[in-house]
Amino acid sequence: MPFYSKTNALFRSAKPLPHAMSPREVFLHNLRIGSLGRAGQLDAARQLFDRMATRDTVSWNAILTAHWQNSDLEGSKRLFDSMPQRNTVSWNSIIAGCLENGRPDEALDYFAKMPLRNVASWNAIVSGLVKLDRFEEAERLFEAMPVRNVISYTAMVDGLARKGEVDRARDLFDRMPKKNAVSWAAMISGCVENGRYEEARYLFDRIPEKNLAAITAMITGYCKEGNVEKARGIFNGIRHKDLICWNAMMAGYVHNGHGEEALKLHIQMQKTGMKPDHATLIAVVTACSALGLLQQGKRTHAFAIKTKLLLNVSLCNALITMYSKCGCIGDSQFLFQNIQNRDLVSWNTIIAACSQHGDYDNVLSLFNEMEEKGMIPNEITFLSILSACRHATKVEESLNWFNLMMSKHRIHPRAEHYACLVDMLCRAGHLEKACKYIREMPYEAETSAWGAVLAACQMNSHVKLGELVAKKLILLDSRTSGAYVMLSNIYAADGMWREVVKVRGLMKQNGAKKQPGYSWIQIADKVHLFSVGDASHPDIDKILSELERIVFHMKMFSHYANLSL
DNA sequence: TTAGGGTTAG
Repeated sequence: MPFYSKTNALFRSAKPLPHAMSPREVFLHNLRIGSLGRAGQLDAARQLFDRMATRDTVSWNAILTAHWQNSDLEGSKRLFDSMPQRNTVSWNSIIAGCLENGRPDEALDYFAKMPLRNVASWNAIVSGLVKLDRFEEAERLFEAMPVRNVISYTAMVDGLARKGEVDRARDLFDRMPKKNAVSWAAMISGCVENGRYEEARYLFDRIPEKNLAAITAMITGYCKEGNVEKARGIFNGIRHKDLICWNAMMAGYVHNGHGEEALKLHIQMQKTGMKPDHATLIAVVTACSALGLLQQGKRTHAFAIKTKLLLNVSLCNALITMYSKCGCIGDSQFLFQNIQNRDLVSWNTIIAACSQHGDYDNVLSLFNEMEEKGMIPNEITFLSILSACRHATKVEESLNWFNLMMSKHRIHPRAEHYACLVDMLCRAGHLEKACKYIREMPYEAETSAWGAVLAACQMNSHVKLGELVAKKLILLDSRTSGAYVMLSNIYAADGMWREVVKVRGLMKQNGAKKQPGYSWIQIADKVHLFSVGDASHPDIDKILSELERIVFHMKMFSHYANLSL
């Protein structure tokens, strides 16, 4: 393009810049500073700014913005203080910078001090507060706005939907004086985020002009509903695909357990010449976690270092999970230690990883460390801690954590917390206590909680309780085989063969089938898949003899372990 | 200079 080739020639020049720059030259430099800032090249932007002999307010605004866009808010603030002249754009930029870097109070401070506000100033503060979950303040400012435009309304529609108030969002959307493509996309996305897929479809069919944002929201909607085929159909119909819709489709595959499809799509995307961003790599890494593809996960990690995408915390978090799921907990810990700007998810991720590896002591010290650093744990943190207690059979501790979560942190336990606790109590043989918690929980006990009790009944040969629980489970879900199988095992262990036959018959009658279990392992870029009773692997004899050897050693080990008790 | 689609933890 002629414009860029011309400007590139100007910027490549090693010659010192003239003492007085023409307005056109200043204009081109300002543009360049802006694009360098957006491309993550703060140093280059700064060099260019420093070399400019003539600067106008736009130049100052451009470099100020470049600093906060590259996480240097303090640098932006210093520039703001030293600017020879400020206009409304300068104020708007520093406010946006504070909001983007998660400092809403500072943004509000600047907003209060600014001499002249335009509609963009109001919109920036309203939408920024919405994004940082300070909805009430955003709403108050929205009400106080002297003038509102389509952007103000769209920001509020988004805010209401984020808060889960879809009806109010829809009401505001319907009452908007003017709608554009962005407003429609925001409303559809709001429906999708809150699981209102029918409404999303209804709106999507009524958009005056379909745009890629709305189409992408629909792709995500179908994926969340579990209908990846339909999503793929829409995706295939997009003529000019952008990075975000590729990312949405890949993430959709990953969340529905089709990691391989996601990776295939990633290869297709690469072939089109589209450059991946952090969200692309998150999808790839999450697919690797699910499939146990350590080598590909490592390659993606290396690529992220090379392209500086590893600066993204979410990607680091995804990699921590990948290493942990692939058995490399040491790599997870190393990565975690080296994250500069850890967020709550990072802490939850590493705690979950240690929990899954049975390292209760590390979970404990990580929790203490996170509290010391002022990080507030949430319900997921406690779920991981309870899960760690379960793995280590720490009965007393888990009850303490459960109480602490409610009393100190004011977190209401969810069904999953109860399920975890119940499962542990059952495994430890405290059946009565487990049933007490199930009765106490304010939810209809989920299959997982009752399933835990039934498994414990099987282990401890509790026929009466087992019968009761199995009946409940079959009532909740008659087509899953677990309850039938466990109940028939309980009967069998007690020699109640007539009952065994009855249960098996009932299972057949209700059409309950067992989902075959699979496991797989990656060796030198090849994935080997196994299912129960599967003898199709070319090296099956070697595999079986190795298994026998391992089982023999395990038995020996447990024999000696028992002797030492 | 302001609004929208994808992004990690159980």
